[in-house]
Amino acid sequence: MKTFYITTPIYYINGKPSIGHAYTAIAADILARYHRMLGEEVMFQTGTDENSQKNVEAAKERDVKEYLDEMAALWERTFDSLGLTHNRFIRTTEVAHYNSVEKFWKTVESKGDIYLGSYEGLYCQGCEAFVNESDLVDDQCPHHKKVPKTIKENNYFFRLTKYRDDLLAYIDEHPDFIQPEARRNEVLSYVRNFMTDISISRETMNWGIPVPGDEKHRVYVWFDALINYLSGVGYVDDTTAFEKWWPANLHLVGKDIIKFHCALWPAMLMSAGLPLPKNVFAHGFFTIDGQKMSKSLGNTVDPVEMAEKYGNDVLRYFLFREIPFGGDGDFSEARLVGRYNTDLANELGNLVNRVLTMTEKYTNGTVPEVADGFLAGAWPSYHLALEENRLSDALDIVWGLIRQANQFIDQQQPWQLAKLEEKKMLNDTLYVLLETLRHIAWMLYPFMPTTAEKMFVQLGLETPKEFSQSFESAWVWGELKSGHKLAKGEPLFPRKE
RNA sequence: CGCGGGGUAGAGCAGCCUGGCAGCUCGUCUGGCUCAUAACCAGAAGGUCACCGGUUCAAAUCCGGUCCCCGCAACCA
Repeated sequence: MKTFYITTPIYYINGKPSIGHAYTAIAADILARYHRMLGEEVMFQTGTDENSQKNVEAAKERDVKEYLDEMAALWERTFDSLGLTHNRFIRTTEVAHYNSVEKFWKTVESKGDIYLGSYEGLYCQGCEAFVNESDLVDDQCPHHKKVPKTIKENNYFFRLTKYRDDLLAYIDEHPDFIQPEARRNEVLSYVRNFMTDISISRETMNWGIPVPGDEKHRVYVWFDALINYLSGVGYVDDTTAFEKWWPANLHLVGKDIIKFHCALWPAMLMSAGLPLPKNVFAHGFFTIDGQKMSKSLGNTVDPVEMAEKYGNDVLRYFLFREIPFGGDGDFSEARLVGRYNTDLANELGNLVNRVLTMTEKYTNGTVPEVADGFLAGAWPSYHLALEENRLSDALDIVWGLIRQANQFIDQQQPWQLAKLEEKKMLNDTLYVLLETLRHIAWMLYPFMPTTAEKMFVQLGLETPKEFSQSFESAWVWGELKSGHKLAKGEPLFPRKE
């Protein structure tokens, strides 16, 4: 069976999930559901990044492990309540991950790619962090109005630059490796002109994974975090699983962490002698009502609140219809309500409602004889869009069908056909509409699973049975059998005022 | 000259790679329809494609320059 391994980044859990975190996870869920629909075996992994010093600060007075357990549970609960279908929720404090990092470190070390060096930088005691010279105002840290001290620290370094040529060659030979294209150019420029060896240990930290053989150092959190993609699928403890799932098909990331995933990570894998992921896709960021999302502005959006207010499906629909995947966008509750009323209530919900009402009136709620319809190229373009991670394009295709169906009703005027007793034409019209609704439900399933299920139920289909059949048979025309009884229900999306 | 994205109708965006009548959704206006959730369908108005210059029979698109907005910038998650 064909497999599909998709990941989200692992998240820092020094706060609760924001709409931005949910965005990546929902995108991964849509693609995971789509690939399951195609009959592939899917591994969808997400999780938490727990070895950062930030977590210690966030825990404050409390026991760090206890704090992390609580927060990880909160995140997992949140993802569950958003209806995500991840089948692996990894935590980097898991024993298996510690062992993975140790094995990975030793492998890379044995290749001669780790060396001891020193890192020198400007350290601001107020920030408790290194600062950039370019950030200073009058040689002072702008936040604390203090002159930072020059600190020198011994660190282990990873020979990233050793892989510069291999990376460039790989990216060149695999044009689909980094998407969208604009990000590939950004990475190429970085690898070519700016990439240096990178420090992968910290001497000053007291939280994190100890460096094998030199326990007073802790592994740099990024070096540790990236390895989660291996530990989750059995890198140290399950060779069969590891061979089945690795390399990953798709790492979904935010545009801010593209360099880590497209330069550092592939170089790490090259060093360890492992194959590279097939595709890294970076999505954009969004602003909230045109403003940058920020805690200090207090304009953060809680995905759970949104989902409770409008429903998971509506939130999913809005995020992936409104914002072209890969680009930046704007989140606005007013526009979400706008999309709800026009796209969901007026176009989709009303279409389902009017078709089912007419079928009740004119054929007693029974599916008429099979007739030819107008799907045309909808499925091929839908598949192509999803294959290329063009999520909003896939939805555009579905809405194209919805509009065609609404137009078809006006052209055919079934109410006239009924009056004139044009039985054949009336039945054909209704069949085409009903069968089109079945296809629309299938296409919507990865994006709006609950809505798709409701549509199947209203079409009188049994949901579990519908999902157990092979997808190839589901998307041929004419699967809705004549004589079948419909089960019209409440409108899918009542208008909101 | 740090890196990247952007400036197209009242709002939000696509088109640019590969030049060929400027397109989509919302909103506005007019008409049609009555199966439907005041929903649906048809049509109309509305743009100096940020600005300047160049290439070309032809530029939103290619080239050079200018202005403006936004994100990122190695211990930031």
